[in-house]
Amino acid sequence: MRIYNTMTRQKEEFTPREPGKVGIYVCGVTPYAQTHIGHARVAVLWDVFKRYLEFKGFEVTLISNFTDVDDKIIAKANQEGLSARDIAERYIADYFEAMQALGVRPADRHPRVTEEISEIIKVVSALIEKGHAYEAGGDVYFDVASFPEYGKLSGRSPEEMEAGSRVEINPLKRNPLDFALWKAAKPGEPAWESPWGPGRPGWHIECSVMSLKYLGEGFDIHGGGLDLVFPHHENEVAQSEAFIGSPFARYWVHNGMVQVDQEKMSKSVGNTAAVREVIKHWDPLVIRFFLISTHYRSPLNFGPEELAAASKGWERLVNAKHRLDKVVLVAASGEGEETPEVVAVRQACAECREKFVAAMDDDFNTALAISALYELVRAVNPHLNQALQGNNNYRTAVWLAAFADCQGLLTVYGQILGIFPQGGTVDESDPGLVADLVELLLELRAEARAAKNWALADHIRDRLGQIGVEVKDTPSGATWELKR
RNA sequence: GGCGGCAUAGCCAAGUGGUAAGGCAGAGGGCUGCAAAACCUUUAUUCCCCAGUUCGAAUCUGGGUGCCGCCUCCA
Repeated sequence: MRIYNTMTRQKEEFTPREPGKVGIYVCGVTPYAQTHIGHARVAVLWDVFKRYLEFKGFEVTLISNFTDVDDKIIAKANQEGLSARDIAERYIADYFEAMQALGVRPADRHPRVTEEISEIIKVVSALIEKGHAYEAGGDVYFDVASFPEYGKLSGRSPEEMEAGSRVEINPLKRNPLDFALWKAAKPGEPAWESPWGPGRPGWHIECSVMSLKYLGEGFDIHGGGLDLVFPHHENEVAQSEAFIGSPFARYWVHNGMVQVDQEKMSKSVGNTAAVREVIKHWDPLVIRFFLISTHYRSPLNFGPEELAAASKGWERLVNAKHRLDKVVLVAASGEGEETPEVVAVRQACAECREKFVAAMDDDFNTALAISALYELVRAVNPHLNQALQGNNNYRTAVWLAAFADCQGLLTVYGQILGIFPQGGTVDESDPGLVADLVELLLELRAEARAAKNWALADHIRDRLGQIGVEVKDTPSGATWELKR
């Protein structure tokens, strides 16, 4: 596999620290507002990457944090007369709800800053002892000058940054680029006791401490949004490597921003789309499909036209999957012949298999991987039409094996991408009261159609459609399916 | 102002030296009582512009233009 590494600005062959195991840390959210599509992109991407790595046989550990104490949370808490903890809990719950809707599996651990304070204090103390940090007025700052490689991740030099300085003047800092490891508490703020007085951790130190704690030194992959490269990840590199004296993470993987009208979606711009709201209008799986339909490092524009296109394409794949699920239940009657058609379908499977894996192996190219699925669907669909309409030439063992091959591929790759509804659908093959009632109505409708009573026939179809039962006529009778 | 990235059809989007994937939308066709689904045909002599390297470039080099991100909280 090849993965693009921000540190070296090129794709590199991926070799894990320990054969067969991959440790991944992805910067999570600061829970002070509703989870938006930008957050969803990161989560969905890493969910897919993790599933793919597992498919490849790796044992994956994914860690993603919550920054559950910070200025924004405190401000929001004061505004609402609640505690910072209340605010954090509320939006962490919102995050998990959004993730569940999008089919994102929880990370192996979701550590929280407030539960790691003692670890953080240990690391900050060690950095002071090693001469990489200093206390000033109850704050503790990292001394950037003590880390000569500062800037290596984001590709900047300290001199350049000071030249263009938009960095605020803080008289406590020795150097404008120094950043807080520990912040002294102001009155009324949540605080923890420390050797430097009551206070709380700075933003960057938590990720260093938690990633090292749960994954160890030199873990495999550190991910996050492209907007975190500087200063957040640059600072993580500096403080972590100053602390452990060896490389921090092996690969740095950053995803592009979700945009609205070609502008970054962010809380400060005020153009965020909350997952909670968006899923009222679109199937969450369409959102998920949309988020992986572009390469992860590219910007992704979020808008109604883009979603509509994604939705259509997604439905095409879902329909094909459902049709395959149905056709493989047919019992074979006879072995059948190796016709050029069936050979072509099997060939399409082989190509799909090869293309999907090659695409994902090349820096998680989900867009290309999805196109492999479309090509498979296009190859099998005409035959699926025939088979489902009762053409007996397709009730053979060779054809059913070919269909099963297609179905297997869509199932396995669909699970990696997480784009298909779980649990299948309710249709005429499911016994039960619902099926009996629908069948009864369709019998009546068939009689109406036989009598050319189109008004009644259409009325039944329309009303069933409103209830959520989609009816489709075929030469061999009507089929139906429960849509949700 | 500094640093980084991107520019491919109406739209979205792959493709990093060998002659332009895929999806959506559009047009035509076939199927249907109508619809839905699915199918067939069609849609970039060309990849922002200019120069260069090469037998050959969307792909490499130089210059230009436009857009985005970061430099302040941000996924």
